[in-house]
Amino acid sequence: MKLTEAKEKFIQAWGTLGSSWGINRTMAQVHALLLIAPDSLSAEDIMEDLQISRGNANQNIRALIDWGLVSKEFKSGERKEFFSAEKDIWKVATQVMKERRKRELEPVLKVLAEVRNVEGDKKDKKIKAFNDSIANIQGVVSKADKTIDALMKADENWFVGSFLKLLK
Amino acid sequence: MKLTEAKEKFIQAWGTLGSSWGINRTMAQVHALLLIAPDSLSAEDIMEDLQISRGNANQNIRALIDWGLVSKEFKSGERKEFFSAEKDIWKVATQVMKERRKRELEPVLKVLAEVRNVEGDKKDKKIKAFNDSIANIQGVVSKADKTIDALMKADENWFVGSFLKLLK
DNA sequence: CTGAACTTTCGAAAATAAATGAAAGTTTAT
DNA sequence: ATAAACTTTCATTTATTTTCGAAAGTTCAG
Repeated sequence: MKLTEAKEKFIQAWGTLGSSWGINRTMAQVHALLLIAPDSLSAEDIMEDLQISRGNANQNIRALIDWGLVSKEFKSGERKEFFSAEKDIWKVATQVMKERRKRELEPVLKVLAEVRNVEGDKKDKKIKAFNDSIANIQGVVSKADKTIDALMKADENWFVGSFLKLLK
Repeated sequence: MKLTEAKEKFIQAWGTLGSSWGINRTMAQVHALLLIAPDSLSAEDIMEDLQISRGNANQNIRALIDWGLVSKEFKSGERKEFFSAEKDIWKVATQVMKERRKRELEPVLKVLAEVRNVEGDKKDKKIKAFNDSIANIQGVVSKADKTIDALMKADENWFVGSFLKLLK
């Protein structure tokens, strides 16, 4: 397979994966492009390679920076900004988990705490079913939250090594 | 807080969580409703509670069944179908992981294997950067795949207990 | 077999999200 | 100070996703 074809395939696949994870397709494609780029790219390079508009490129690049997955670079003699992605996928994964934990898990935990105990007869079937469900969900969600927190502090080798060994 | 209000809040929160995870809002809301319902509900009950149309209810219920999160029940004397959700959230989580692994991770792994080695000079900077990135991504993605596979076989107490202890 | 009680399908409409591109805003060199 | 080189914003357009609801399909009792 030629490099051009392989590159194209990879960018498409990464875009599809991203879009099924709530990250928009273009954002994931820009990320893919930067992941496999040997050097940092300018906004113009990205626009040209992915055939997208300036505004679109700009917004998605900034979203990636916001997620902590891409960083700006300056080249001496150049006025343009250049962008490069974190290449270590393990770091990418933990960074994504960290952001999603903050953006998604925390609000849910907050609501769960709020609805934790409803007024009324605790023996009432409806109230009991509700309370039991919420307690169970809260337990698992908060454990997931703690696990992600812990995972972020662990490095890949530690994780893969000891965790997978443990599973045997 | 009254039960009605708490229920409403929880359904909304679960819907929001779902929609940022590629599961559509209504599907997640139907799931939330079934999670906290003391008894199984009919399509009509769901339509009425969430104020959605028959077609919409039907499609989302079937999607939930397809994901293995909801099951049909028959009540003697009733012709209607009733639906109930798996209440153990840990099982829900592993079920979702299992489905997503199949639907999303596997296709990406397939593409990664395909683009694994491109033609041409292995010393070429572009080719080298591409191959290195792909190798790294493939490593992490396939480890994630194996981890999810292992996780699915572990039960909650085992996982949370020994894993969290290990992290300290 | 027939009709009532339900469930499923599917094209069209509505809602939502993403992309465009021109205009406005910044920064820097001279 | 100003003009060139870039970056950012945002109203519009375009594409995608979701919902609706009527029609078709199914099942079952009588």
